Amino acid sequence: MFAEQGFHHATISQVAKEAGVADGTIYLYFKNKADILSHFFSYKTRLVFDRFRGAVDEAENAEDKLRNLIRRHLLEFQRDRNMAVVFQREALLARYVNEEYVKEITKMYLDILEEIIRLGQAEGTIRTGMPSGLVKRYILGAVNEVINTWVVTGGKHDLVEMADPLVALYFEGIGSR
Amino acid sequence: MFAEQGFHHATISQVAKEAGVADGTIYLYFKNKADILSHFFSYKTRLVFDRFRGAVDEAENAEDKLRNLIRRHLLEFQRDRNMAVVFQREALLARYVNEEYVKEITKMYLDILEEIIRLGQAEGTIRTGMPSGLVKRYILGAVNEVINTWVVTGGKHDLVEMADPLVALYFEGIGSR
DNA sequence: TGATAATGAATGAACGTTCATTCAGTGAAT
DNA sequence: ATTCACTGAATGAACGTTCATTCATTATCA
Repeated sequence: MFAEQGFHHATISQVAKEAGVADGTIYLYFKNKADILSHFFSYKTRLVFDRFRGAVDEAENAEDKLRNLIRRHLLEFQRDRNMAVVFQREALLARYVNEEYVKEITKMYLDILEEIIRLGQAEGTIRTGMPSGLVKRYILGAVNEVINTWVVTGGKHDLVEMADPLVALYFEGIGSR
Repeated sequence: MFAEQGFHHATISQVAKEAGVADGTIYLYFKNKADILSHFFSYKTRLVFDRFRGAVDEAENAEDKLRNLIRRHLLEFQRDRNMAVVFQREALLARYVNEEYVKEITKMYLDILEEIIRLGQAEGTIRTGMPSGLVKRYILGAVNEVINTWVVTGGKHDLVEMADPLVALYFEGIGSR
């Protein structure tokens, strides 16, 4: 319901009906409306991040780790479009989920990226001397934008197949040289 | 008020008080609450896009055009943080502004990027054979992410100085080669 | 039968919107 | 110069709707 209508526009009655329970029953399990979104958010986050971690750990070198991460990221969001919508439009932006928690999540993602970049620099496959904070946003930003486009266009095209060309862009850039 | 409290949480009474008029007066100038946001949005969009256009036209080659665009983009958002907040959190995502209009805006931006990329390819400074839709998202995504971070952290650090390293990343990528 | 869970109608606060009323400013008439 | 009628922008109290939340009642279960 939150994905379809937006958090605010969705009503408890709709949520209850969808869940096949009465309105009041919701309040036996959740403190209030925002609490539903919070729980959904942290539940999904935990689940998905474990898979991100796993995907990264499966690869040996930085480029493969990054490719696995991006593939996983796109795959998980493609698999569960409602989650994608809630993550991209409601949870990470609107103020319905505790802002500190959102910052933590973002940091977790950026920390994985940091780790990959460090490895790549040790390997010699990733340049040194770049502003590392910016590099991480540069990577996360592009993935987010690709997912956003997919969400806005109604999830028509395939998301996962964007992963390889995206990683190629990260590494090669757009310059001819 | 929309930037500070979010569109939904801000009330007409607050807006009216801030404007120094009575609640009812608002309705002599705007159809309804969403209409205020819509007008703000399209007003600012027009203003800012003219400046983007100007910045791009000032440069001769693709790299300079892109750098000018990104600099302008960051500068305009840094100058008017409330606008930045409304653009990044309310207007482009929430359903308070006509979705078609938002798509148009995004397309306008992507079209400018397309033009720059084409020029760069003609010049030989930008590679050919990349998926052009993805390249555009890749660029826009990183800028958005940088702005988002700036918004979330309360607008502490300088935004504009991110432009040059960002453009360098676009062109060079992170790979060492 | 006692305990626990579920129900859904009732409640009331919040807030966008309306509209009868006010009143400063303008110009015509005396 | 003074009065008077008119205008239309501004006002803000009142209205009506929406909806999250509560709780007395009912059902289920061990």
